[in-house]
Amino acid sequence: MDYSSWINTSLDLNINSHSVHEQVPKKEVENSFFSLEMKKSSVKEESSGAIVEELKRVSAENKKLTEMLTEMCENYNTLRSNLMEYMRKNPDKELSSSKKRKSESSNNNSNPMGVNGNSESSSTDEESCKKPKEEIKPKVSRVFARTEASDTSLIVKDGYQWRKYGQKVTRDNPSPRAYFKCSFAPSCPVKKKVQRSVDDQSVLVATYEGEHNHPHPSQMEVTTGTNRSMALASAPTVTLDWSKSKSTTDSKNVNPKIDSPQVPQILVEQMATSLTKDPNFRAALVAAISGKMLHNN
DNA sequence: CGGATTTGACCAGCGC
DNA sequence: GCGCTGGTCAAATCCG
Repeated sequence: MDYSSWINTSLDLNINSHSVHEQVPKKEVENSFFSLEMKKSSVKEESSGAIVEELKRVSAENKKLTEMLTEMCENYNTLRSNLMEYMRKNPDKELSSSKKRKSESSNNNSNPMGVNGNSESSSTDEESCKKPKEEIKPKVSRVFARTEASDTSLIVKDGYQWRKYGQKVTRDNPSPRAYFKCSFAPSCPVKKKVQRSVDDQSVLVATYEGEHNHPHPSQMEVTTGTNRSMALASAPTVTLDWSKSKSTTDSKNVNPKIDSPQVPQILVEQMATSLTKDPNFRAALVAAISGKMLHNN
C-alpha cells in the first residue's frame, strides 16, 4: 500500500464539496480569529459567519476522517482474516523464521499502531512455544512525518529529546537510517530509528521501540503556558501511527497476531494527539468556540 | 569543558 | 563456515 496518499490526509482531506474551503483557507483561520479579536464590533457578524462555515468544514473533515478510519479498519480486518486463513492452509511456510531480525521485521511491518506484541500468544500457540522471547519484546510503533524534501536532517520532532548513537545505510533504502536513544537513557529504554521513505523522500519514517517511562517533556511546557510544544510538533507532521504494512507494499506484511480491537482505540488516541498538536485545528476550535460565544452575546 | 553528534569498527543473526 | 546485513559501541570531533 502506498501510504504517501493517506499521509496527506493530514487534514488535507479536501472536503472539496465545500466551497468554503477555498474561500477560507486553513491558514487564515487563525488570522480570521485574531482579526476577530481586534475588531470584534465592526466585523463581528461577517467573521462569525466565516467561522461557522469553517466549523462546518472542520466537522465535515472530521466526519470524513472517521469514515476513512472505519474503512481502513475494515480493510485491515479483512486482510487480517484472509491472512489468517492463508496461514492456516500453509502452517509451515511463514512462521519458521528465526529470532531476531525476522521477529523484528514482523513487528515493524505488521504491527499496526505499534500495538503490543502481547496478543501474539493468543494467535498461535505453536509460535508462542517457539518464540517465547517475543513476549517481552518492547512495544514497537511507527510514525510517519512529513518534512521538507530538502531537509537533510533525520529529525522527527516528537517533543522528546533524543541522542543519536548511530547511522547506517541500509540495503533496501539509499537514505541513511539514524539510530536514537531517549536522552533519559538508560533509565528510559526507548529507542527510535528514523529513515526517509523510499517512495517519498519528504516523508520520514520513525520506528519507536519501547515506551517512555517518564513524562513527555513538552507537557510541562504546555502547562506552563508556552507554545513551545507546538513548535516542536512542527505543523505538517503526521503522527498517525498505523504501521500498517506500508512501505514494502506487500500484503504479507500484515501480522495476524494483532489484537484488532485495540486498533481503533490507539488510532483515536493518536489522532487526538495529532489534532491537538495541529495549530490549524486549535485555531479553528478556538474560533468556533469564540464564534459561538459571540453569537450568543 | 561538557554534552551531543559523527563515523568507522565491531558484533551477532541470518541465508547460502 | 563465510559473507552480508542491521544494530551498537566508542573514539574523535563538533559546538555552545
